[in-house]
Amino acid sequence: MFHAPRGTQDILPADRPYWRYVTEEMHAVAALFGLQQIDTPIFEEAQLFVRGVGEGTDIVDKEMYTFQDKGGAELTLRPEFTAGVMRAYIEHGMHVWPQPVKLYSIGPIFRYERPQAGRYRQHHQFNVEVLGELDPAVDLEVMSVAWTLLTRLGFRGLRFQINSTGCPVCRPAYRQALVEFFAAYQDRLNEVDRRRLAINPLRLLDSKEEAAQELLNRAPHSSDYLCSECADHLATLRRYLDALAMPHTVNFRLVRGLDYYTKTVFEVWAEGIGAQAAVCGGGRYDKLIEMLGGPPTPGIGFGMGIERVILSLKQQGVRPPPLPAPAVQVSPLGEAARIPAFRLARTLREAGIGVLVAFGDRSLKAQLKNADKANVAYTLIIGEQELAADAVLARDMRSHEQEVVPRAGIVEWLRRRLA
RNA sequence: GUGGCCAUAGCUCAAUCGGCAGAGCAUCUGGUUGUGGCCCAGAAGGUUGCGGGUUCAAGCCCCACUGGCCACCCCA
Repeated sequence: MFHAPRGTQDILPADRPYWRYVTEEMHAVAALFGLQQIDTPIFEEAQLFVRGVGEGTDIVDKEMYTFQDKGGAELTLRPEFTAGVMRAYIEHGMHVWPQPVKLYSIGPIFRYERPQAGRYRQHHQFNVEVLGELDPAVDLEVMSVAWTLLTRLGFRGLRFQINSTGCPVCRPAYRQALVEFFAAYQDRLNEVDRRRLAINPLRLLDSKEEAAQELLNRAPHSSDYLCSECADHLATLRRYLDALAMPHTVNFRLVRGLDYYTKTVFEVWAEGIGAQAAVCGGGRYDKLIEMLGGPPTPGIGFGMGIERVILSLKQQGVRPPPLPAPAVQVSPLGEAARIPAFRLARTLREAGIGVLVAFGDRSLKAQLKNADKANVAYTLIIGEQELAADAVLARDMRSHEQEVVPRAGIVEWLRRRLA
C-alpha cells in the first residue's frame, strides 16, 4: 500500500471548511491593509535560500529539499517565503513601485523535519512582506495584520512576544557579551548548549535545558546592548503597540532561527496545541535585499502556519461556516426518466442552482436516503406519471410536503423557495 | 538528527496466560407497488503496518524496517 510521504497529509473534505474559512479571512484582511497577492514558484535556485536564509542555520544545513533537475540545476523546494519574494522584488524592479511594497502569499512550504503535532514536512503559510520603509509604524502595521486576522478568526487573549535582535552595528557587541558571560560557566552547560555557544550564542537564550535557566536569568540582556537607533526603534514600536492596546511581552530570549533578522522580531503563541505553539512569527530584515543583490531596502514580514492556526481553532471549539452544497437532488425512476432528469439538472445548474443526480438503478427509497444524507432541501422525482404530465414531483425534505410542478416552471418554483 | 510511547475492518476500539480475529459507527441490501431520518434483519469489509525470528501454535514474545504521537533540536 502506498501512503502519503512522512510528514505530509491529505486535506480531506471534512477539513475543507476550516481551510476555506481561514484562507478567505486571510484574503479579506490582506485587502483591508492594501496588501497585494504574489505567488512565487514552489522551487527556486538552491543558492537563493543558502544566501538568503543563511548558511549555518538549521533550515539550510539540515532541512532543505534540494534536488538536481534534468538540466543539472540545483533547485530547492522553498523552506520559507521571504527569499523568493525578495528575489521577485529585485527581479521585477519593485523598488520603482510606490514604497513600501506590501505583499502577501498563501501556499506550501517544505522542510525536512521530524514530524509531530503542528509540524509537518509540507505545511502551509500565510506570508506577509512589506518592503522599502523602515518606519516603526510599518512594524506596527505588519503586526496589526496578524492581530486583525487572528482576532477575526476567533483567537482570544492574543499577546505578542517581541524582541530586538539589533543590527550589524550593535549585535556583535551583544554576541560578544554573551560569549564572555557563558564562557565562565562552560562546565554548567550541557553538550547541546555548549555547541550553541560555539556556533550561534544567541540561540542559547532559547535553551530549555534545566541547567541553563538560572544562568539565563543573569545573562546580559540584549536591550542593554542595542545601539540608539535600534533602541529607539523598539521603544517607538512599543509605544505604538501600547497606544493600540496590542498586548506584548518583551522577551529578550526570543531569538529566531533565520539569520536575516534585524531589529524587530516577534511571535504569537497559541495555547493548547502542544510544543509547536508559535502560530505566527516574523521580523525585520533590513539587509536582506542588499545581500541578495538588490538596492539597499528595508523590509519586515511574518509567516503564519495555517495548519497550526486550524489546530488551535479546533482546540478552541471554533466552528467554520459550512461550504455551499447542492440544495436539490434529481431522482429519475426508470430508464425513460433518465435523460429528462439529466436535462433538468443542466437547466437548474444553468440557473445557478446546485443539483445532485441520483445514479444507478437504486430504489426511490435508497435515493431519498442519499438525498437525506446530502442534506438537500428538495428532491425532484421524475417517474412515469411525471413524464406523462411533463412535470416533476417536488418533495420538500423537511416538511415532507410534495407538489407536482410543471417542468417549465420548476426553476422559478425553486428560486422562490431557496431564496 | 536524539529519546520515549504506539500501530487490529474506512473510523473508534475489544480480543483473558501465547490457543478458531470481534463490537459500535460508517457503507450496501432488504423489511411487498414510487417515498428519507427512528427501528429491525442481513451482507460486505482483515495477509492484525511491512519483513524476519522464537514456538506444536504469534494480534500477543524478540529483531529490523515503515509510519503515527509526544518531548528535544528547530520552526510556522
